[in-house]
Amino acid sequence: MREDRRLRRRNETVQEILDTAIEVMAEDGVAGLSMAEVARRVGVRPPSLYQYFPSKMAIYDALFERGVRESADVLEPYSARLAEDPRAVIVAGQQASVAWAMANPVLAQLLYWRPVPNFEPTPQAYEPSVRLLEVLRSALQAAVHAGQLAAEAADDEGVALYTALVSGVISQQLANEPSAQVEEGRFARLTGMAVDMFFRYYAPREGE
Amino acid sequence: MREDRRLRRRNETVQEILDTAIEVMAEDGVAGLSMAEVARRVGVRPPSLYQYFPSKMAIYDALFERGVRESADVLEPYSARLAEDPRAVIVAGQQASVAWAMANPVLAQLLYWRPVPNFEPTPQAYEPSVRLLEVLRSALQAAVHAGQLAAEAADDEGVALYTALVSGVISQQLANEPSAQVEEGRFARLTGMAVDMFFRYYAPREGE
DNA sequence: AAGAAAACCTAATGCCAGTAGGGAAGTCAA
DNA sequence: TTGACTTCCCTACTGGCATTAGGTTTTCTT
Repeated sequence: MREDRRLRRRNETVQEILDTAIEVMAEDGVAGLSMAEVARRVGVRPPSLYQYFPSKMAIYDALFERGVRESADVLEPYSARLAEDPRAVIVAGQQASVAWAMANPVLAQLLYWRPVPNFEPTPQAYEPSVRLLEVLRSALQAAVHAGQLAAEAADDEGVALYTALVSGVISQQLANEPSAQVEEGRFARLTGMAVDMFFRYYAPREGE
Repeated sequence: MREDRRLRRRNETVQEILDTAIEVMAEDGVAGLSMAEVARRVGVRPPSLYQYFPSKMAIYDALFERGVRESADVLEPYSARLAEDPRAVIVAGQQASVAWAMANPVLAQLLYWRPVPNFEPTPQAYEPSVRLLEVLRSALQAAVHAGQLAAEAADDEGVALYTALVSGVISQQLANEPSAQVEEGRFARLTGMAVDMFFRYYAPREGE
């Protein structure tokens, strides 16, 4: 049963390839990923990579999935605390999301933009991001129940507006100051205000 | 003085190349632009393109400039009307901007994202976009003077928040429904609400 | 130690961006 | 009209890319 020795080695190689791909994309742009360059850095000839991924798109897909999973992991601890003070938890969770995006600009671009011609994530890679949207909706719902938001904030339109708002902050940060630190990011710093703005817009009517 | 006959022909060719490039990018993605494919469609061999543009990046640069100029043209008639009712004019101008972005997704991606590895607009191509930002600021300033916004709305932070907000709407629309019509765009439809949200956040204090 | 499976290789195909250098055609001055 | 000059477009080429085909070495199991 030491068949999984091989399997472990294999998974290590897969991860090394993905890490290297991120490195290359950080230097040459997301759409500038080159199988040949990855191979060079991993210390292997280009065709050998095809033992691990059937195409360059498959690497993008695996990284998209990693991005979705990591950003879900970032939010998880917050979603567990929603019972407390939903608004405060949402603000904190959002700050954490933005911080993650800035620390992982390559993955964030893959999630928030469409930087690679002809790349569309497979449903399997995409699926966790649907769950992510549900997490967001239930967070807003919790704020509604706590009397911190009007009911419409958690309907389709409200959720869309929220995502536009925060993806705008991330998008502007990535486009204009791609390599800033979180605290100094001219746009990232606006995260708290952005969420406040949303809460004020959807403030519950007095006396209900 | 019929030297400009040649010059006119030349400019026509330049424009034809740019139009074709947009066409190719619309089909194969912004980063998927191929000189060879453009040449094929224009009816010429690839090296001939280098008579008109010294490199592929020069085409991106020219298109970036075109994008900035066109979106400035869209806004111009509104900025002339700022004296009336600034808020209404800002809303209308913003709707027009979003409509332009959806009608010109390729140029919009060039302006709002960073889709091409190693492409950074030259200062000359970028410069009009600085002016654009000033137009926005003075529009917000006008709303401040009309008592429709608090003074902070027109400071650096306020302007940044505004741009994040609307670029978020455009960004989400481009990423998720790239080929929708304006009216049906799930995110584009939020433009009015987004601007309202901004105005409510920066509502002037009562009695001042 | 033998044999199977996995990992890696070389060689090749058909793309691409960009360069070098040459020939045809338009333009201008006389 | 002729000759010189310029512009335009071409073929040929270089070096890079993703990917496929098919063979060789390494590794693990029995």
